[in-house]
Amino acid sequence: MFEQCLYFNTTSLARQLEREWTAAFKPFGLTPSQAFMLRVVLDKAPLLQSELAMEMNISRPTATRGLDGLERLGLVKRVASERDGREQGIHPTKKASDMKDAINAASGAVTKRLKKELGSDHFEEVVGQLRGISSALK
Amino acid sequence: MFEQCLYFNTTSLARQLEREWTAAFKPFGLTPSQAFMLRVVLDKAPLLQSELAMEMNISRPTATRGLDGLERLGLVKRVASERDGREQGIHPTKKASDMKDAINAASGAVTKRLKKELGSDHFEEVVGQLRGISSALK
DNA sequence: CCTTAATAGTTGCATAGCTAACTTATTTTG
DNA sequence: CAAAATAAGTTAGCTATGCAACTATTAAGG
Repeated sequence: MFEQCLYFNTTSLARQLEREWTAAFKPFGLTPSQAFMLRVVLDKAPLLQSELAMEMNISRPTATRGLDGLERLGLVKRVASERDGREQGIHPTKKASDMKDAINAASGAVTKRLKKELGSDHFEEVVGQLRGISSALK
Repeated sequence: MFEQCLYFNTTSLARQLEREWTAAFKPFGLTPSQAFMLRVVLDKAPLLQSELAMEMNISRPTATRGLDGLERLGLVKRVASERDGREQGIHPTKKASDMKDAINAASGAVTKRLKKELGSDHFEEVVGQLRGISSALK
């Protein structure tokens, strides 16, 4: 009954996609949130927590807890900044760096499969529109 | 860095939309999840919990907990089915029925505002595409 | 019939997300 | 330069969600 509702359809799709990517990252013992957070760290390190939160569109507390988890798994390290005592630089460990290519490939494989099922052009168009709505709301 | 990723952009947009609809339903003391669940009950009652879960694309445990909340707020009642001892019919209370129009209007107002900001045609097209992806995944 | 399957709903346990409020460190400013 | 404001990160407390496993009830099959 909410066929026309942006909220309903977006959140509903988000839950379905969560399942797809959960399966993709399962071999690494990572949830989608953890895997995407780690991918940002692997790509941008060293970076601050606030930068991570910004990049991922999450709140700072969520970044704190996500990093707590990755640190517990031995995948990232927090290093106190010399320049400013409030800041901490985030760094991937060797263990994380060794996983980088495989994690990226796993996510890419899901995307590739969905593109095939949905049509590549259409897929890219939709993603672009999502981004458009997202930035219009900011 | 995930400009092309369907998962990332969908979940990110979902979080932003959550904020918009949270504000819209705040005057009623309801979260978006609660409000949408109540809207289904108001529209389809009497219905079974399994039907509610299906309609909303959520798991049955999530439906159970959502209804627990609405029942605590005095907005729905569970009534044991006569026909089948496993089933429970869900009914809105008078309090809920009295809120129906205002809740629907509040959600409609957000939609209307976003349509204005994003362009009505574009908006409807995107929603349709989300539904397309969603059903392709099932 | 009686045993086995399936179904409706619940409970336990876990994750991810948010806001508000807090601590500590740095900047701004009067 | 001391007081006030700002900023980075954390903690507390809450909601929504899922999967797995459970109970109770009904349906199916031999």
